[in-house]
Amino acid sequence: MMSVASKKESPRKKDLEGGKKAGSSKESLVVQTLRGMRDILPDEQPYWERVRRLLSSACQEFAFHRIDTPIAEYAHLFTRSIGTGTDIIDKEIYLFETRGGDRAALRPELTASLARAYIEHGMQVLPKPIKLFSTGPVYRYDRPQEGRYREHWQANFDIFGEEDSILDAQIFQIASRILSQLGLKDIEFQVNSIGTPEGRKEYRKILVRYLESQKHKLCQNCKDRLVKNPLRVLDCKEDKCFQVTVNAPKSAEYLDPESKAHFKSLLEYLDELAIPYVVNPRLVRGLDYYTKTVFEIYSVGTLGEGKKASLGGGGRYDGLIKSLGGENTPAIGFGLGMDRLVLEMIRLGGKPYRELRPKVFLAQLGDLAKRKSLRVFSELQKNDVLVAESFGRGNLKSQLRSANKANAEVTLIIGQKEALDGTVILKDMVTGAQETVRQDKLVCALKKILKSNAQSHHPVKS
RNA sequence: GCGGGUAUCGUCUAUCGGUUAAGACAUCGGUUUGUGGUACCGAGAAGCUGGGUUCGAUUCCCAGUACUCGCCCCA
Repeated sequence: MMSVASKKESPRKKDLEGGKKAGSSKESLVVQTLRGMRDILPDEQPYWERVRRLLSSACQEFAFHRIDTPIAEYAHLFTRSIGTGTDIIDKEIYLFETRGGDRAALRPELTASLARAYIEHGMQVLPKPIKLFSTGPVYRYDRPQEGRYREHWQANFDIFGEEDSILDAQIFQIASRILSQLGLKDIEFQVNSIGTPEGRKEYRKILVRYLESQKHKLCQNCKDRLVKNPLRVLDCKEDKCFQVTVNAPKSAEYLDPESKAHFKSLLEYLDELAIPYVVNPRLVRGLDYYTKTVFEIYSVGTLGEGKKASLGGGGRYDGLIKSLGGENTPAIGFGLGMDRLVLEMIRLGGKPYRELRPKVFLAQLGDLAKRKSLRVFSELQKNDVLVAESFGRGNLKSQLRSANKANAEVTLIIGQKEALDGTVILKDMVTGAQETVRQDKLVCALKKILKSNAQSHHPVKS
């Protein structure tokens, strides 16, 4: 008994900590994000802010209207639009049942929700084309990796009600504009046309016939795909599948005349816009609703040799609205992965968005001054002076330290004496000089100093 | 979903089959009571979780988990 106890106690500290640990380790399970999900911390926010601002200005430049839709929808919205047999639906979608028994899903992308909203709110009566911009988190139960999260942010630009290929070109233009403004120089657009569903049926038959004849050479995955979604075999990166598909009939050659003309004119528009593109006849994309134009966007050369960072993609989906019960409405759109934009931007040394930092620090000393300083603070705010403080601290020294760390140009000091006199000390943090002014003259005096600072020794700190 | 690597204070790193688990940066406090940047002193702060081997494990083994890389897929 004793020995057991002493044995347990022998690593005293450990046992104590063990106990503490048990408690805190239980907590540590709680204090952890879900797999594949993450916090976007303050340090990273300036980069996100830059991206958000660029997106929102593109939204204005191209006359898009912002729309926000819920992150959860009825599950069948996605199964019907994206299609069963796709990876997104078959293995990546977050499904759950509500307390009321509805089958719901976290959105794995934005387009389906936009189409739903378009129909639900009768947007077909609006003047065409209808341009919608949306951004928000989407969810895919995938294996996490850098630049790939189970919760990630997408930004979507979608145009409804116009089938002319010039709208396709405009979509490319938007993407290109955003990316170049972000400083991502080496962008590659891969384009393909997969035609209409009717035309594709034909092609699909021909492709399946070909693939069946080569079936023994395909990977297991592709053997399954051959039945479920044969077009995606074209996309397979397995070498042996590539050997087969390189000689496979190409979708572009089986396009109906209209799709062919549409594709041709799109490429002409892209030339006109001087947007560099690569026609990739194997490009199919993993969502069923696409028709005609499909494309993907890559940033070249920041990863190793021959590696490209995928930033987004999209395409035309002329049949989607109708298939969901709306009027026959052609549409095209694309999504950008914001997490990847940020990542790529940081990799390329892009500049973050900088918030204005306060140049004034307010320090107080003593109970009376503490109370007064609250008033001074709001007085300054009303006069558009950004001011930092650390009200929680008592002594002047540590407040001045904070002021220094905050790179303040001027520190205002209110002590017992000043609080009684109704004055404030202005201390120039560069020269160290101070002057005392009456509180009602403070704003004026302060602005004068800041102004002269800005003119003379304006590179205050590097 | 498959395969590889990694796991120590907030961060970066050290050490060790028995230790007060060390340091740097950061944080907070102090160096005579109302004055910052430098300097000095001090404080708090860690072995992912669960099993096994062992007299004893943070260290060795296994599993889980997370991160990471490659694949699948995508954004």
